[in-house]
Amino acid sequence: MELSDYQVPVNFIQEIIDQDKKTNKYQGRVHLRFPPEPNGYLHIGHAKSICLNFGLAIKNQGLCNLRFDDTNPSTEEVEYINSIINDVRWLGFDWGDRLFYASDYFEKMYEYAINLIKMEKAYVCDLSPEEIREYRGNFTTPGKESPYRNRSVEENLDLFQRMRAGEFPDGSKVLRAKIDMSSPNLNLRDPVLYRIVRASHPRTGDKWCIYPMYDYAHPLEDYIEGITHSICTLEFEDHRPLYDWVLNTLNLPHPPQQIEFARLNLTNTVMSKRKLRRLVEEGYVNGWDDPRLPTISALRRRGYTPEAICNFCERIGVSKSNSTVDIRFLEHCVREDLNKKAARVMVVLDPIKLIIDNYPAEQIEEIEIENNPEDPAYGSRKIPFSRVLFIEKDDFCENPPQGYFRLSPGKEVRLKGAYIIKCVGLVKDEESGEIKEIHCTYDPESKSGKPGAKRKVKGTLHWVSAAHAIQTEVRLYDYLLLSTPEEIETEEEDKKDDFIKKLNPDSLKILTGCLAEPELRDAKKGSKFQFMRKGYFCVDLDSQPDRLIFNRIVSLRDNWERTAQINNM
RNA sequence: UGGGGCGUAGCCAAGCGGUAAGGCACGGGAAUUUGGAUCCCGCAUUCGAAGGUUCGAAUCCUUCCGCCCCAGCCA
Repeated sequence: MELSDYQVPVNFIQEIIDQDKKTNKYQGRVHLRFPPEPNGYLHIGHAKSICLNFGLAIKNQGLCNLRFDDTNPSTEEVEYINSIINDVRWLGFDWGDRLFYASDYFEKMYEYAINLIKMEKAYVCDLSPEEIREYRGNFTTPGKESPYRNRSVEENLDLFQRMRAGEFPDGSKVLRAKIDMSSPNLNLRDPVLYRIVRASHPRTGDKWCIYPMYDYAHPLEDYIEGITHSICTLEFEDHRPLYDWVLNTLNLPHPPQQIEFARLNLTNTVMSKRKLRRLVEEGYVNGWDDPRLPTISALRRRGYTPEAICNFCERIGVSKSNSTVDIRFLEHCVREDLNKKAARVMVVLDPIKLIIDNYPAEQIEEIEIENNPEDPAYGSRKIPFSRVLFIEKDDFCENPPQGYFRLSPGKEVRLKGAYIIKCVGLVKDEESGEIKEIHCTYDPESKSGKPGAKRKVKGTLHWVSAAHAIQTEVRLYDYLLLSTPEEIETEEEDKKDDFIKKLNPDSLKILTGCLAEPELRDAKKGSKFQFMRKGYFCVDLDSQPDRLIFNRIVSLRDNWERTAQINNM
């Protein structure tokens, strides 16, 4: 993945880095980190952060660590650690030997906490969670100091050591920073630094029963790793004074700086861990890699390329204003990438039989077709052509509307790579009136490549030979939501997750009677194609040699469908 | 309500006192054996609003308005 090939747009974070280089703030070092908590699957919002951090490192000849922020064992699991490592690597990034865990630093963090106690900057507090909340006050009322705030250094040291030793039950005591109970910033009203939690940690097992809080742990993790710029999302802006407090109070040299940017929102989908989990757990989708989801694993399964995702993340920009990016821009980025890379093939999704009356019944021709008009290096392949074919049902219309230039009675179209045909008759079901067969004649002189092919016909159709086509299943995906979840949330009623009401009932359509050209018989899982005139498709994980299954990654842009819709045809 | 942020086109987003980049979307056209891709052309007299400073303001100042975040022993 040549990220350095991209013209990375300069954003405000790069400007800060430039400034710091100029003033030699970190001796010219640029060191970032992507710090996921292993409590869920990564989604495209994380991809934005990953591309930002690793991208900035590449652009500035710096480094970027992968660090798991595993400070809360009650929600974190190894399964997530593995999936995250896999996803970041798949996106194309490399952290060298710098895969770290916050839990690696628990001992050091504990020692720093001891220092804070000795400096009279931290104390053990016996207040219950409810009491702490009451003492904290609120936006309008300043907080009250805890009665335990002025315990002696010795007592605090003793108590904290015994907290670690497991002498007290969960929730009975916490270590708190001694800052300012009347601060207008609630984060500074003696925030909790350590809590007692008896939960088995994915990495440290039962070694610890006290765990550091994010606000205390994160600046130390960054400091210990020599991070220079600690990038996080907007909601942590209020926490920055605390981030700085920890580092300054402990008097640590060259403290890293926290910089906040706006997280990614996308239309027509959900991005919050809570909502994603609900979709998965309540069966609205089939697992974390259901191709309708915006998780990295789902995008991968659906057929999105890492290049398309990274390019998208670069191009949406980085700023501090809350924004919701139109999902059609993401689609644009995959189409752009796949247009260059995907071999063209012909697959009829919704077949109707077409018989060429004047074509010899036993004859089979090998038609040669280019694999990718964008790139001759893709070469060509041969496709069998015969008297009985299948074409797309909506490529025929008995009473065509204005502007329709596919097949209709008496009209001519070209069969891609083969001949020009003319519709001369129909066979209908006597009962239903449904069209069963389309009858045509072909012009033998019009074969592609021959002089007679120069004739202009408006439409070109894709097709398969009935005797040679292979049966496939195709899964068509559409937007998960019919709009963005925020739109309902402002309609107040939400808060209890009414985004479910916005779920698109047609987000998945399974087509089982699709017919593919024989070339696709050996297509491997994960390989991607352009089904001509239809879209980009990817062989699904569920696919078997005797039961080919394709996912639609994204449709092709379709001007006709748009005009047809506008004219209500 | 106190604090912290953010307001540039339908959606992102440049712009950093010298007269509104770019992309997506949208509209029109050329070409086309994919109604794809490609190529042209169009798309903010105005930057949340109002005042002020200045020869000159999206950029500086003042006031106002709107939206987002914070009252976890989550991150």
